[in-house]
Amino acid sequence: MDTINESESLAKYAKALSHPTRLAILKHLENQSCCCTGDLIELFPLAQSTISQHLKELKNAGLIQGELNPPKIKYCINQTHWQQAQVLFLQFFS
Amino acid sequence: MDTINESESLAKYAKALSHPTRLAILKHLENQSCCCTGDLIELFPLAQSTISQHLKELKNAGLIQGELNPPKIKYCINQTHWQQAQVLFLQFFS
DNA sequence: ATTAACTATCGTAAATTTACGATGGGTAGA
DNA sequence: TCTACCCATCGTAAATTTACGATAGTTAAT
Repeated sequence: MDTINESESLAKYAKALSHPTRLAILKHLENQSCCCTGDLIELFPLAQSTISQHLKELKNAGLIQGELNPPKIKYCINQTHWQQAQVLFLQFFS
Repeated sequence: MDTINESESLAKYAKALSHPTRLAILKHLENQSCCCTGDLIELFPLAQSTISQHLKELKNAGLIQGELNPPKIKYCINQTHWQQAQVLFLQFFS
């Protein structure tokens, strides 16, 4: 990956991490390994649609992935992109 | 620092890093150790006021500091907060 | 005192983000 | 098929972000 794309990727990951609720969701996923939207609704004083929106942004950034687990949807960390983000932040602060 | 403040601090730092221009400014400061606004204006295809605005956000986030070096203003990385950010990101991805 | 150089701030417009309620879509079981 | 449950998406409003040009402020030298 060239420098420009690295910079854009890093900015994209940073943006995903730039909201406390999204940080909390990710931290929860780190502990629980996975969870569904309903679990998060009980954790945060936010509307269901708002949680869903944050999940969508995390998914768009590539940091999480969701799979069907009827009638629920199971979200977990996308290890590939997670590790890529880790490397990029590490490099940046090196 | 308790968990809540750590989360807010991390979100604040992530927000500062969430724009490619600000990432580039920081990377430039890492290489040059310091620079002034004018140097950056030549590096980016952006208006002077826009650069100044990005510098202000980086300063508000605590990642850089500026000192008078008349007739210029010399910006450099705020090592204390920089290292704190580094630790917080490291912890987060641990 | 004036001027020149450098940079912050103001005012503003367009785009994006964040939040909500309401609606819609999909699946499992009755 | 119908219902209940879970969740995404739509529509929307308020707040924030990003960009610009224009203006104001600060310092050094004339």
